[in-house]
Amino acid sequence: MASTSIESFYSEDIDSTKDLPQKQKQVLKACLELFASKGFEATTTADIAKKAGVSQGTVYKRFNTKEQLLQAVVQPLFSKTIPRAAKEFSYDINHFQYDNLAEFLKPTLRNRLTFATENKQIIKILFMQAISDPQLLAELVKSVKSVLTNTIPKVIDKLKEEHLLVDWDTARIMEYVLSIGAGYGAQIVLFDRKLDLDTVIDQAVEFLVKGLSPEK
Amino acid sequence: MASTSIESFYSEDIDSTKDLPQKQKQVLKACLELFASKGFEATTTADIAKKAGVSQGTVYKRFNTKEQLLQAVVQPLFSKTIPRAAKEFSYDINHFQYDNLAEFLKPTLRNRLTFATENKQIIKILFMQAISDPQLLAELVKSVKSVLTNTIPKVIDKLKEEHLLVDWDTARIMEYVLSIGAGYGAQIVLFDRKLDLDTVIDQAVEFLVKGLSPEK
DNA sequence: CATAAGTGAGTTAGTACTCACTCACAAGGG
DNA sequence: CCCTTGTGAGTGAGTACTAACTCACTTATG
Repeated sequence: MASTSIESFYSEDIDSTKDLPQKQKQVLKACLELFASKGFEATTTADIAKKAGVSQGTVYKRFNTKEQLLQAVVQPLFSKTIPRAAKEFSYDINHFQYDNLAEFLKPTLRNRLTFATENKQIIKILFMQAISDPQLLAELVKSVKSVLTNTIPKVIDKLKEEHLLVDWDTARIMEYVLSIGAGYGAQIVLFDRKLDLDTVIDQAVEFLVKGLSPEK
Repeated sequence: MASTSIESFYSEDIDSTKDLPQKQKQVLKACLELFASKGFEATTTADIAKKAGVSQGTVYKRFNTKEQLLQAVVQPLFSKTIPRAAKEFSYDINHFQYDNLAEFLKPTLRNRLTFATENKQIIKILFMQAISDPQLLAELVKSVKSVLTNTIPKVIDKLKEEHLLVDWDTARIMEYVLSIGAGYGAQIVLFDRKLDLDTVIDQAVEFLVKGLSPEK
């Protein structure tokens, strides 16, 4: 449950790639920061060159179009950074101790909403970009797929077996929990609302437990 | 529960405004269509002129910048069209017959998800524009405020009085129902998913009723 | 010294915006 | 009933600017 800054993870991932000159790495990092704060369209190649401390020609040395540059920025993000964050989340989940639904949901929700708060900008821009670019969306989904198809379902199935959870489709249960979580996530990320996480989570979990407990 | 196309409502609203020459009206209508299909930034003034069947000069005769043009397009949308759609929704809600929570939620959810399906594009563009433009967001909220502060709370309070609904804060209950609804709305509007509304609504209502029924 | 990395002053394309002009029509004076 | 004048709508070629992209050249490096 350590705090996870996508940006610094990304920086590490870029630094660890071989076959890329220092200045090109600076370009990629500058892009991530600029895209996150201003969005892709609103960022000019001149902005990028300035922020990276290189000339415009350098920006175009490796990456021939702005579009290719976006691909180059996003590729390690999806292939390394996000999977790493997802893995960390999976690890956290697998190490929570819980004997009932509430004890599982509370730290999980807190974990994700904290993550959302700490990475607002990047999540927002990634989300908006993905909405208008189906290919990007597909890659984004792919990069968190394992969490959605393994980690979470495993917990749900376990809770179902122990009769701590209603016996509905796993996907269906996940949908409801995700909707409630995404509702708060959207308030934080998209609308910049400051939430009192403690209250909000306690109440949301109370509702979810009520709605998802098996009939006695 | 009649189908409500924002675009045709808007067209009527524009036609009924005085003090605006025919060609200027065409410009506004063309803008709504183009903004909805391509987005604001991606739409050029040349596109607008062509679609409206006027010259570029005409586009700028009344509206001095593209930004002002957006304002001019959006203003009647917020002051007339959306309030009209909201009123129709309020009317529908007040005329549903229901003796329990499920009977209220089902037609309401169906009504909104149908509306979302029929107005995908406009909702998507309005949503994305509102996310990156706080002033627009404020106006959007204002235009549906009455529904959020009167129509829905009235129903919730009534259900609470009749002990058909758990005795939580009205705002809190609304949040959960909206989250679940918005979850499906997002799938339809943002990710173009085709949902089997019947199944999805029946199941969601089953969950909501379970989670929101008062303790016996 | 050959190859890769880097430079920055261009070029080019596209887009928001302007302006000198035409046209249709209405009001008013002879 | 014409003619003049005024006005607001409309035009489209043109301008100013911006932003992506190029290239002849310089500098560093194995």
